[in-house]
Amino acid sequence: MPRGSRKKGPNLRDVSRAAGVSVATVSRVLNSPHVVNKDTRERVEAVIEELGFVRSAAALAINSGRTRLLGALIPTLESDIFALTVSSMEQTLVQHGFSLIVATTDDDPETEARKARELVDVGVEGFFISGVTHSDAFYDLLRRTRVPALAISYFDETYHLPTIGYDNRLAADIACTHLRELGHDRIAVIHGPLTGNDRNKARVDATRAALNAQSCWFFEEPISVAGGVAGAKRAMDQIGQFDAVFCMSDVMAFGVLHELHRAGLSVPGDVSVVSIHNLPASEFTYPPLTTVHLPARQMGQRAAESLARWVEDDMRPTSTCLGVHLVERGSTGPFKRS
Amino acid sequence: MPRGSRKKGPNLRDVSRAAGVSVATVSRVLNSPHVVNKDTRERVEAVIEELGFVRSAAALAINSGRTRLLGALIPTLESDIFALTVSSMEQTLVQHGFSLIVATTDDDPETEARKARELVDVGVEGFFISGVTHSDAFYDLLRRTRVPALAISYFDETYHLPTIGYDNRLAADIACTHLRELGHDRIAVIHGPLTGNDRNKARVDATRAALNAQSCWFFEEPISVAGGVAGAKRAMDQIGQFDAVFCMSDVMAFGVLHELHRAGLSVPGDVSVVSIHNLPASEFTYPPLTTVHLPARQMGQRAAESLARWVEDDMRPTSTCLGVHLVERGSTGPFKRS
DNA sequence: CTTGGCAATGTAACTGGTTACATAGCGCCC
DNA sequence: GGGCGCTATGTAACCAGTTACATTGCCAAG
Repeated sequence: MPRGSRKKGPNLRDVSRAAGVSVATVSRVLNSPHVVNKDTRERVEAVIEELGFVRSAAALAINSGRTRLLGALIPTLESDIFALTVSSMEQTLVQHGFSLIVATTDDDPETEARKARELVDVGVEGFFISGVTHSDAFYDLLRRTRVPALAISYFDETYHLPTIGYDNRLAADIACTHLRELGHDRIAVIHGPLTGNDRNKARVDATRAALNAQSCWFFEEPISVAGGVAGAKRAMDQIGQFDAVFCMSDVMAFGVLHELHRAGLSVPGDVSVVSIHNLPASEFTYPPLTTVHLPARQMGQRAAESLARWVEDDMRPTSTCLGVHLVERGSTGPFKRS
Repeated sequence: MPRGSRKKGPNLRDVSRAAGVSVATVSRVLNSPHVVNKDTRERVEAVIEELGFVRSAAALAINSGRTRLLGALIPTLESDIFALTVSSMEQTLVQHGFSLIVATTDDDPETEARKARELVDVGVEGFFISGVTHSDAFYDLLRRTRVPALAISYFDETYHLPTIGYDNRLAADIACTHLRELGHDRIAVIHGPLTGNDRNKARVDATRAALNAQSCWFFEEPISVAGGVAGAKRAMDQIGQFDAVFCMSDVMAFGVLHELHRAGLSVPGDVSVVSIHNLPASEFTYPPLTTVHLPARQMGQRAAESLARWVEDDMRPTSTCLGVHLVERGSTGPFKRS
């Protein structure tokens, strides 16, 4: 039934008929104009223009076996972290002639598998995925379809897929060391959900290892400004006094700063705040946020280049670990409770 | 030459051969399993599983004339405003069986036209575009290809494409009225680039109309926290004293708040700050930001539904104007300079 | 015993391009 | 004047599916 029902434009044969040439000639005008006689070419071009002919993407794809489509399976776009990464991916990919389909998974492996399937169905030639924790259904899909997949935000050279990311444990460790060096001991740790999010889990694990278990408290909240507010509230309620707050994400730190101010605590006078990410906005909080810089843009760019080369030249990338480093600003200071 | 060079999986004929049936039967197993005999069906399904057969998206598309792909041409993803909109678009579109390709234009009409062309080449069935200012090349593309395009972030029922957005002039007017009602007169207006961005232009025009020209000053800066900082610096340098700052975007307001604090000015004691957008983070600035709420999520959802229906059932949507309203928080207060 | 209906399957023509190969026409040289 | 090479173009097979139509076999009704 769908046959013919859809309004469709002119096709190659229509053009060839109208121009009085064969389909091959029209095709040549489109693909290698120099081999066709100038007069013929101009006539064909005129007909193309007149009829408003546009090549069918599907027909192109069926012949070349290429769609030039890549898919990004990311937890969310509503967090600057991923928006930044996706943005630089997209900008890098255009340069390689690829387009990017974004699909959000909400950190749910089932949703990821389902959307991955849909992306395969529309013809993506490769995936970006977040982290190294995925469902069997998803791995199964990769195995069957042999579509390349590149994991980002996490570095693990033992993983069976290439990873391009940073050492999340190290990032957390740097923050903890910074707090310890300043003399802080009683520390509230505010982190995002651990289920399905291996980045958070790695950070929390490293934090547990780095800090004195007797004097640190963990609070799980959504990764959002509101989550940071809630975490800070709970910390103030449940711990008596604390020297510092360690947030697993700048976004949460924004909320923490807000809530500490609201409670009349000064930062870093009463409480130091350290975080992970170094978002563009973190330079301009009040006070400016001390945070461990994760190179989100650089990661997006590297990942894009690697995946582009992988699907293009069949060159499987090797895992890369990008550097992270502490950016000291105004939100942390030496311990000074009398 | 590309012929055969690309590693490709088994196709329909391979499956039919291995299962000892015709291609039609295999196709039926995939599309209308109930019409094929149970034994045959199970045998074919087993072969499909064993060979790891996956339907070619391109072949599917060439037959149906559908790709189920839509494209979003947005200025940037690095701003929460668009990240929020795109996010809700994507989530709504999955429900309608569409995938979303994002392409950033950096508010440059040439880039937009170029990327639009690329999107057509990969086969999108419809576009989301931002605002109503676009290049001739882009309009030409729409005319030739007859691909539906829906403009967002801007409402204008006289525009030749359907628009789903809000009244940007009204939003600015609401903010100005609020400041005037509080008794503020000397006002610094900090806005984003006007070239190629009709949303900003509409807001600035409305502001010029609403405020006393003798006592308001306009500063153009990039739409970013850093842009807000720079704008506030220039305002303090160039105007002597001012009662209030009106930012065209919450993102810039974040920077303004930061810079005012740094300069030792209290908000709203010395200066009131009002803005447009109402981002999730704006509830938790210090002080919480008074801002005109723009329904970004709702817009993304409505736009997605409208465009989906348009390409699906050929029902061209009518333009919709979504409501905006002032959210009064702590960053504005009555004029009280002695 | 024939005809009709139905279920299950096959054949081949389509979708809209690309391209290997064939062909035609022309000029040049021996 | 026949053979060669060149350019310009056409013919038809191909990509990987879908599907209209044809075919087959079986059972039941007339």
